[in-house]
Amino acid sequence: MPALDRSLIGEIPGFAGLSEADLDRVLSLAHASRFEKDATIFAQGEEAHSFFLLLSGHVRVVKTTPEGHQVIARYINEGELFGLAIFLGRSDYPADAVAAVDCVVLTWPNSAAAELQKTIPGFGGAAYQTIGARLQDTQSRVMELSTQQVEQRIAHTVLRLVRQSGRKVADGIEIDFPITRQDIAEMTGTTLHTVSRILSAWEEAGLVRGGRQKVIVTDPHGLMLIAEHRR
Amino acid sequence: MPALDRSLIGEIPGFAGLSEADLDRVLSLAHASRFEKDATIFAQGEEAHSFFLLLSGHVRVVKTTPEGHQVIARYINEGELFGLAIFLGRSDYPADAVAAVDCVVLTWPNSAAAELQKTIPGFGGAAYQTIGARLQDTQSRVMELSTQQVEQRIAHTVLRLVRQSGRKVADGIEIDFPITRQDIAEMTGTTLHTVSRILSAWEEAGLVRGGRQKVIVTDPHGLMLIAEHRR
DNA sequence: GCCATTGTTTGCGCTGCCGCAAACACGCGA
DNA sequence: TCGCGTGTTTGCGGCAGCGCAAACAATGGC
Repeated sequence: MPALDRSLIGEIPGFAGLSEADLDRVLSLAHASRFEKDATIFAQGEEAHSFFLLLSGHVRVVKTTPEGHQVIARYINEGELFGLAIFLGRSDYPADAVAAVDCVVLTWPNSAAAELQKTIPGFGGAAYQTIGARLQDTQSRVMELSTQQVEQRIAHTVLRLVRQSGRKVADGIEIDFPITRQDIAEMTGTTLHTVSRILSAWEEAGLVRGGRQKVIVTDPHGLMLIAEHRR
Repeated sequence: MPALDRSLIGEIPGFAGLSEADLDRVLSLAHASRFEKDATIFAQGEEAHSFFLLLSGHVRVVKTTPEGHQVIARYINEGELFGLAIFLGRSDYPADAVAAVDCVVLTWPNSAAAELQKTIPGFGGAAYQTIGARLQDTQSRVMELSTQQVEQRIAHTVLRLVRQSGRKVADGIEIDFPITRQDIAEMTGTTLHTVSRILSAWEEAGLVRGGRQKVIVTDPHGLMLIAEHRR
């Protein structure tokens, strides 16, 4: 395998502080791979042998209940760590990770985790920082689900996606990976039908433009008013 | 201040592996204090100067939305760390922590965190283990809120409370701290009224016995059937 | 022992959202 | 270019759970 280039991770928060020697060391234990759209990177319940860093693309993390309901735990953006089961003290992955578009992923075997944490001070920190941020995200989501109506939750979710993964287009900001109404429903605890109805209403009101697996926000401020329930 | 005894924390998971010298070192940086029922240990938004270990009692962690809705994030049991804002890289507490009963709490200033992590290998691990466990809990809660009906969510919540903080009594298992219908509502994303109605129905069916700020589960198995929606 | 406070129960009407069903549109592969 | 699969829209009816309101019960302070 050819050596991986430092530029792959040199600018990623959490790795940015490392020396060149440390970067090389981190990379020497990893290997890079491609996953095409809809490929499964790891599956819920599978033995957690590795952890990952998303170099490019977008990954959907999905949990399935015993009854077969799917819930999207989050989308992973470029530069984020994921599949951190080992750092949670788990031996299996608690969710599926599926490539939302073609992806490039850096993979470390769990055995590298112990070593990297020991020899490179900032490394474990990066992982735990990620987990901490996710705990806070997840807690916000509990609060939304507990106190807000469906329309507000969808507004918050769309705004968050646009903020984290938005791409400027002619008449607004587009979520830069394909996302279905069903996906949005699984992020907000509602149904495909309700999402569709609400997006249609927003389109009517000139807040967004829809499309097949596509959402373009044309009036972010208007959406914020809905998110805060001040329409 | 008198030296704290090793027996305070010697048997707590996360500290159990430490040597006597390490235990003494951990304790030398801490101080113990009492909080009486309903006292605030720290408040949402307040600067996070310390982190905590609950030695005895029960603590309610409550988040308040900008609109004033309260959501109970969790109850802390004896032996658990809490107020770990520093480990999440936060400078303020994201929630209120309120003594649900009279409590004894061990407190470390944040400055101790950096030092303890450096000098005592297992210490940081205990904190991150706690955060990881909470991330998983919180994610389960998102799934419950997203896919289950109110009655199932209440059943799961009551069963969890009984499992984590249950005390055997004559005719069942009682949650061993005072908890109101309102509290249960704030844990399950519903209203006081709906909780009351459902508990009344369960009492009618012989599954639980209620009381002021009290819940006794008399038929855990029956409750499990409801939690799984197989009544 | 009385009263004020805090918590609980219950009835009633309403509505936000779901569930089902059917038609429709886009885009890919052959 | 056509056809099929996958995603989207929309109508309609139903109901779980909320909001409001009012009465009731337990507890603790004085």
